Amino acid sequence: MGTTSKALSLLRLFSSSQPEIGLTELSRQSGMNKATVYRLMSDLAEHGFVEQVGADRMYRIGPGIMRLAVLREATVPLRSIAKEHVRSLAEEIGETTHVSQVSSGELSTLTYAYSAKHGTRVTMEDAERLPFHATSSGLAVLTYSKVALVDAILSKPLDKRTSHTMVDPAQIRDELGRISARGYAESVSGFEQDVHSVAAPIFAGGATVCGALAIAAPVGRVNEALRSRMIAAVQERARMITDLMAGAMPVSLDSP
Amino acid sequence: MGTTSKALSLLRLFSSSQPEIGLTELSRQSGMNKATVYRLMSDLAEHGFVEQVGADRMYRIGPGIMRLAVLREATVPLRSIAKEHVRSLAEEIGETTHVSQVSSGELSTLTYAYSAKHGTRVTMEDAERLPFHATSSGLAVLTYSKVALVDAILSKPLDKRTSHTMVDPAQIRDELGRISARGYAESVSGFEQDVHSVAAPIFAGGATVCGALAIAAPVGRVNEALRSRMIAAVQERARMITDLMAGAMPVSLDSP
DNA sequence: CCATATCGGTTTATTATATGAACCAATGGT
DNA sequence: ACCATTGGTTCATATAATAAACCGATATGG
Repeated sequence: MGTTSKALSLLRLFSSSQPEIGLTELSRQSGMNKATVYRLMSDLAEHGFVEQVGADRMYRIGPGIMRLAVLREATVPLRSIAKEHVRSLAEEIGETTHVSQVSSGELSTLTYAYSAKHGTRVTMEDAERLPFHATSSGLAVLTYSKVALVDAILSKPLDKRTSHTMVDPAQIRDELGRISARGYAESVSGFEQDVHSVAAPIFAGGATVCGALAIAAPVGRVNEALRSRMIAAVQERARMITDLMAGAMPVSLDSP
Repeated sequence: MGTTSKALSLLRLFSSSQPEIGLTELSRQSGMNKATVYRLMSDLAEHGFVEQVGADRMYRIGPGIMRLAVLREATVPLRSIAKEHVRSLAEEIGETTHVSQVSSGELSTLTYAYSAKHGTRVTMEDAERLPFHATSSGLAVLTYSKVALVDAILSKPLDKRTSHTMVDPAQIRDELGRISARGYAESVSGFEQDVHSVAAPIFAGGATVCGALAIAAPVGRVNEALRSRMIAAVQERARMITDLMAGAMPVSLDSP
């Protein structure tokens, strides 16, 4: 692996549940030599991609990222567009909503919103990585992804998160076909127990899928009435977001 | 220079005025060999830090940045805090406002807001780099920066943006002293002709300066009444943002 | 319509750079 | 007082980065 890739892969270790990591821990988790990690992190810190904080010199994502993020949003404003829709959709449906984004063969939460309607709700984390096979968002994205990505995902062993998680590649491929036919993905307790979610793909220029919009509700609350409202709303909103992203829907979805 | 630094420095070439750059152009502007740039950009693309778009294969900032940005904001929510204050402050004063952030010895715009009150206004760009010596934000930040940064900035030749731009290091150091004494920085036509701006520093944990809040108005509109309102408001708001960032103001500013 | 320039991308011998075991100094817990 | 662990450093060795030349494709222009 190239040196640059090694440096960048270190950034992947940071997550919502692990926002600050020490040198030794980075070395352990990456499998790289401590001296190597030290030098790579120093390079990243020099450019503001990470910063060291506190007396224990822990690393965390640095301010330099924000300049690039602002720049990215100025050209591809997926997050800012998503934020508005996610908020109003959560209000409209009364359940948790989120938009995730695909990048480098990974899907991660971009923004989410809660509804104040109920005391219980599905909770989310920032920048959480979503498994393709176990979430409605993942399945929605996978359905419209290049075969190379689908094959790559399905060839690796799939984590059985709950007793309901689909882990059989053939079964998942069948499901992708059904999703393609009806235009939305659905997952009941596939990722978290007692969470029922529906998702629809979001496209960017050239009909390439760039993420998904999803609504997630506690299983017990999803009766047939709510379920149809969720399905209709998630598809409508995803299409609106796609339009705003100046992307084209694949023909299969253009005529309902 | 290390390979990683070379790769990361390529990202610095992207800006609001140049959001997409081709391979040859990257090679030209960075001074690196085309083959080298190609490999580095491929590494960056593999991790979603850049992506290639269109038939001409131009590079632009990629989606992978957003995951890290969301993560950064989850721990250091400067931008989201700034956005609200920048918006309400613009409304309150009736002029353009912005918050900039310092990273790796550079200052860049993080967010800004316009006011609808007047037909003419100071306009801003996303992720624009602000020179320390020629902007009120830059001077405000420099005043509370480590001497190493001040020396580094002032030892390089300073660009004379307008006829009013201060370029004499000694004169600027004097100005920094005055800013420190009164708590805000001011620039009249130092960056853009006919722009009058005032700025106050924003601090993050440990009394380290992390950016600045500024108000910018057309020179002709800034009478003494507006000027005092701008100065009072920018200081008050900057302190509010600092408080929300859980940072401590330096003692010199704590007692008004 | 041919000649030329420029583009993104690739190859390969050469060279410079990254690597990692061992080693410090400092801190903290037992 | 001791051992374990931390962040950070050193330097001989080995590996990975580099750059010139090259390729095919796509304009550009006389």
